Amino acid sequence: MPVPKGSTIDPARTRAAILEAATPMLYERGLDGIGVAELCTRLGVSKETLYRHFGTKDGLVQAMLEARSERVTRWLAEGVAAAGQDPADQLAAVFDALQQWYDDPVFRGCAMLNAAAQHHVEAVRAITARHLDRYLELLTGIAGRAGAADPHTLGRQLLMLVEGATVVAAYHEAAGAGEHARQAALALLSAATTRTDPRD
Amino acid sequence: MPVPKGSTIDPARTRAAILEAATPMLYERGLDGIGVAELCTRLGVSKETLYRHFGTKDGLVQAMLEARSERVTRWLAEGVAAAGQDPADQLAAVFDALQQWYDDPVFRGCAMLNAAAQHHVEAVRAITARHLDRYLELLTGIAGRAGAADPHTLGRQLLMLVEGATVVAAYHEAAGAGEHARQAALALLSAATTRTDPRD
DNA sequence: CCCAGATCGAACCGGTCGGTACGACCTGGA
DNA sequence: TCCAGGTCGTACCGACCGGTTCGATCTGGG
Repeated sequence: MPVPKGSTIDPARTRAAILEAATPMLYERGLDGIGVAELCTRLGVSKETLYRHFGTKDGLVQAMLEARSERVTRWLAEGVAAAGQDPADQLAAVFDALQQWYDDPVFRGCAMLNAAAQHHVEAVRAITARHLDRYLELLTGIAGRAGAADPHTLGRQLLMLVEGATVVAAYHEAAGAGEHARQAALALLSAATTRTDPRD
Repeated sequence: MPVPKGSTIDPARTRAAILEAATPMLYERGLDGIGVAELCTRLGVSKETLYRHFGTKDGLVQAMLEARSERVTRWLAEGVAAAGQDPADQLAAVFDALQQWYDDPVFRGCAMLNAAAQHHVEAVRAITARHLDRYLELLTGIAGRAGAADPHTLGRQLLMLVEGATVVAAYHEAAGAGEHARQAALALLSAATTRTDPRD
């Protein structure tokens, strides 16, 4: 029965609901690990509706990735904002938040990196690059506030730690990945903001 | 024409040739980005031959990943061995070798990580985990020889830098990724092998 | 010299996938 | 009240994919 008796017709809400429900499925099974048919069945939505809102499966995937990137970045930025004024505390907050993520049973690595590895499509790579840009901006900001001599380099090195920790947590061993990365990040921050050691 | 006139019949060599030729194609296009039919055409090999040697496409993929993991690890280990006795030099050699890889026009990230992101199959994840183990062993060895207080932790942090640098080089900006990671790695090594700073 | 077996090329199969079409039904605004 | 259009369920389509089979052909060891 189309348009169930009590439901309100609200295209925008339908679209948002599809996006929200499809995100964890595509994340868990992989972009090509679940077909449109099964996706729609589990979503409780007809193919026609999905295609009206997103055009193609790629359209859904890209909308999903954009939304996820923004959501995750906002989540990290909030963690940083809640950590107070000390840049070292802010940096530690980033990795504490990451460890929380790694401990989630549904954690399967960074969705954007996974997508870029799966879909050799330029649009997806662009979303991934923008995602890394967002992270880099956050980390460079911390580096700058900490007074690093070269905030851009330090930010990039911190980005490598973030992504490296995520990879290791996803494919090797999640336990302690965030903590170890945090220690390394704080060591780098300290080294980059300390004048050259006179003993050298 | 089957078994071209002048060719020698040598199954082991055929298998090795398939593996060698298929590897760059699967790496460049992605595991699901190229079908068995096209693969065989480009390889100049019939489907029957491929299936005789590898059983399934997954069999080919796994054999290819195993071989690549060993090859890459050996390549890195040789770079380390050629760097002399100083652990810091050995560590630097790792990242110099990585930068060489990043600068290769066909560089598309770590094949094992890509595979694990694409194929949600346990066997592939296992190969990826073993690959990270090999890297970890190499880096922990360097950490130990450098006299780090906790070589296992430092090794893991260095592994994060390696994988993080590879991710950043693949999806963000390859230029300088190896150098930045090397600087960070040396800073971590230095911090982990220096007694606590008395000024703290 | 002859046979086991490696290889080729091409046809073929069942299944799945992304995407479309259609008739029916329900809601909300004019 | 009526109509535009959002939604459903289902059937359908063409393309492709992994894998099998078969007859023909060539090599190398006994």
